[in-house]
Amino acid sequence: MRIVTWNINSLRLRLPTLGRIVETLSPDIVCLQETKVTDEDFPAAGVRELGFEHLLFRGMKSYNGVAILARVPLVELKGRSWCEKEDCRHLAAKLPDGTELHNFYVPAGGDIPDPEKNDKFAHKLSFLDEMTAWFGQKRAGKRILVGDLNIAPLETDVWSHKQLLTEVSHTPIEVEGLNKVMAAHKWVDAVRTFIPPEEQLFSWWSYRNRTWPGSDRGRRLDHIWVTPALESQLKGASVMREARGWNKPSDHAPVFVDIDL
DNA sequence: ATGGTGGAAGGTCCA
Repeated sequence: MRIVTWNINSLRLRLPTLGRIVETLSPDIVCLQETKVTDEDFPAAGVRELGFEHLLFRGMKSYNGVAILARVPLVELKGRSWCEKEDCRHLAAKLPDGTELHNFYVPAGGDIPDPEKNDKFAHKLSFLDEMTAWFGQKRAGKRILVGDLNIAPLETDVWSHKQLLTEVSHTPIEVEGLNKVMAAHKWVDAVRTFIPPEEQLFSWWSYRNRTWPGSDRGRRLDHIWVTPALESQLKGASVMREARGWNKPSDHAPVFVDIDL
């Protein structure tokens, strides 16, 4: 089973690009973030034409929005609100073998890394705390968590650890928050089991100047985690870096794992 | 230190 996660930054605009990715990677499941489309306007027919018969989506106007596209049947799991908002940042499904799949879009957090001065940063930290509490009370089992978590936890997950220590996405308080989420449910960073932590790895490059492709000023914001029960089933993982160089790209590249389910 | 670009909008807000 190949599972892709991708922040598509508008599904309607980039449906053809999604098709190109599907053609190249032949995924069984695609988890999208920032679909930026209401459920009413979700382009279900176009997505089905790409081979995904089973669709879950939860969107709103202009912002956020998540979707799970699958060739295999999905059973939607009961969602919940996060930080007392209904802002379409999470979807969960049960896969045919019983594995739970969670797709997250964690708040980006604005520009100022201080929860006292920046409500968006406070929201991001609270969201992480709620993830820690929620997964912390779940029993161990077969689970996969994917998504745009908007945090690059390792020094090698950013182009310059030193220069990004005060930049939202790589500050110590966010990294600590993300590490607590991981510890609460013994999550394993699936991608880093194949691409060693000593090696730089990015999944996002800003649209703004001089980050792509020349200076490679990227960050790894998109993640795939599995519970220990699934770790031995992992077969491979990669970032589809070339998609960032295509015409009209998302600022995120797709990330994927191969796993025996 | 600042501003750079892109998407959904059709104001600006958000990333």
